[in-house]
Amino acid sequence: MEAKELLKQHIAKTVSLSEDQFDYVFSHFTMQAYKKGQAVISEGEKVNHEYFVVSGCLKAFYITDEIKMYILQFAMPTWWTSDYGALYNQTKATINVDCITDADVLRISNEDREKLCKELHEVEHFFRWRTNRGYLASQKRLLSFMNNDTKARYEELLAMYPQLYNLVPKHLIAAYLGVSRETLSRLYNGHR
Amino acid sequence: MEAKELLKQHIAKTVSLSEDQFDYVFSHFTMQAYKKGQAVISEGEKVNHEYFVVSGCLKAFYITDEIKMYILQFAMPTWWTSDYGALYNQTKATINVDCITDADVLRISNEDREKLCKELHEVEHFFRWRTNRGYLASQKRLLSFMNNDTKARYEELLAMYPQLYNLVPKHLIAAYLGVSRETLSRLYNGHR
DNA sequence: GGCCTTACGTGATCTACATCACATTCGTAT
DNA sequence: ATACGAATGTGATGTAGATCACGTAAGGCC
Repeated sequence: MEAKELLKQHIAKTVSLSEDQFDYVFSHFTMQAYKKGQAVISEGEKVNHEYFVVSGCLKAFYITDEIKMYILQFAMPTWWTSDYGALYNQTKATINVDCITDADVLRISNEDREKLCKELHEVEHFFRWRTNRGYLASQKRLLSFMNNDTKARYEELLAMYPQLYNLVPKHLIAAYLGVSRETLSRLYNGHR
Repeated sequence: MEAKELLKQHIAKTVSLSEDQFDYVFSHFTMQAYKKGQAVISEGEKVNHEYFVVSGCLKAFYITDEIKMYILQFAMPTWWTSDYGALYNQTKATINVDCITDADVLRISNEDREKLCKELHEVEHFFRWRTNRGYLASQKRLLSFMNNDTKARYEELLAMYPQLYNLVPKHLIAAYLGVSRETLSRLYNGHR
């Protein structure tokens, strides 16, 4: 499916826009193609856009002490990603985003999103609900973190996104779960 | 400060409403007084409202196996709370909310919120930003969970909300941090 | 092809925290 | 004031997972 149609159907799940309205909205997006490994947002940079994933897989992650990496989000097609803290507060990025595979994304600037939200009530509604769902997912993950041990979280993740098992290297899954790659390795190889 | 004024100023931080508009919005809220220990939302119940805290302190928490409690949020004045998963998806509550101290809250029904969001673009804008901030806070807490050890999270929490130290029993702070009360006790008594 | 970086497996050891057990202190109701 | 449940302190012990150390396998790239 082409990018425009994908975004259209994605938005249509939450709000109804006329053909003209959607075309107008879409005119504020820019298509970008990235290569595997390429950075989308790097720590310390200014963040001006958020990204709608059309194809491929991205990761949003945080680096501590130049050593440990924690993955906040794997972004798959129809997911949105950015460093939202930096984007909304107009501060430098503290989160990195890069591409696990080659990827096509549609990007929109912060100003354009806010402009569209102001101009079209439906667009503001759409973004409210999108954030809602993100908030709920984040809260659910937080609970899972407190509640479950690593094995349970690992199985939960794979049950939710089976594609990940073949798509992303295991050490990235470990970084998402918040455990060392060694622990994850032992886990699904049945040791201990 | 009276409840109406508190809500007014809270909303005014994000959007400008005329006097009449705010009065109209406010007419959809109902004042509720709760006693210390009283339940606001109980697991398994239908959830119809969200709550704006005027005074006192509430907690939103999750119970596992009838044994372990994890606190998702302490809700202080000008904070909003509910079981948002149940509220938005119209399912039974999985989260409990109750009062740590006597508390006054303003509640609004899910339907009224959605109605106001539809009628007044500014109100939708307000709720989008409120959720935004909640999402960012949740993400930050998630990172802190993966990143920091218990001691660092404890100090982070107290730095952010010093009132909690005297207001809330320690075992609830432990339940927020996701550690046992024993570990927390040893922590700030300098053992180990 | 061969090279070299990245991914992955697995043992040994160490550590933060959970859990159990019990003592003590505090709050609140009668 | 007394009493009883809730909150807290603290020891002993067990365990999940981190860390270090090393080896093997698998992709990119010249």
